[in-house]
Amino acid sequence: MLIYKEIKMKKKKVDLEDLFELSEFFKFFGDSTRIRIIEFLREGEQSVLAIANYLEMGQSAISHQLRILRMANLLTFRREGKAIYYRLDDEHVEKIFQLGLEHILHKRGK
Amino acid sequence: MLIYKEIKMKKKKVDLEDLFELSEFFKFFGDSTRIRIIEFLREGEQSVLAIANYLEMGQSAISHQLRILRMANLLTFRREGKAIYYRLDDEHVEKIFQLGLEHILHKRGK
DNA sequence: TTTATATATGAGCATTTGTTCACATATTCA
DNA sequence: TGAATATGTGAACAAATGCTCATATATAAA
Repeated sequence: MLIYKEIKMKKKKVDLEDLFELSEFFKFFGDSTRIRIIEFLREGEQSVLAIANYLEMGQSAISHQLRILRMANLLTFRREGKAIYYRLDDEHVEKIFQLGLEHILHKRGK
Repeated sequence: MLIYKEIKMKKKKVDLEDLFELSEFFKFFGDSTRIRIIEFLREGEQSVLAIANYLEMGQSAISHQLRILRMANLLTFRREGKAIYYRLDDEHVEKIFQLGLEHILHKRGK
């Protein structure tokens, strides 16, 4: 019976707590501003103003979103003079971004 | 110069429209009820009531969320008598769930 | 056909979320 | 030191979201 389960590759039950955390994790990707920031940072670190200009949004709005991503440990930053440069800080972030992108592009046959 | 870009594996710019759609896609995973439904359905199809009982939530709340996942083409369903059985309808859904799960488990060293 | 069971859905409501605005903090330069 | 530039953050507000309640629809059973 154990062997049967192994053969079937039965999915392991996930703790309720982990599922809550998982949905919280995906929330970071579920906002267009944040996903655009992530996309931009895939090319390398960028300052806050550079991000704001790229997205054509206010600096404050960007700072608020960067804070969210930073506190989730998805970004790191370094200061250089007056500017602060943010960069992606998690290999999973890029992988998940890429997988999601493949999904929607595949879905529409791109 | 083209070769240089290829060697660097420069990330392709993603259309703004695609980024909006991508964030919409991740929103489906960014809710604890929906992620719990997805987790439950990884084991195979389940009726609405079975899902509601498993999550210990009302049938209406589950139906509302199933509708959202269904309209996103993440689920299919079949009727059998009075019951309707839902199942995952997208290989990407499981992959993204799995990758996200690996992320949070890795992050806490499980 | 009436009753029971399973699911779907619109309206209402409370909560969450993202942006803007005003202002605070930090660094550089004159 | 004072002005300019870059970034951070709390409050307020509007929009989006998810649940509950009541009710509609569909199928099966009596």
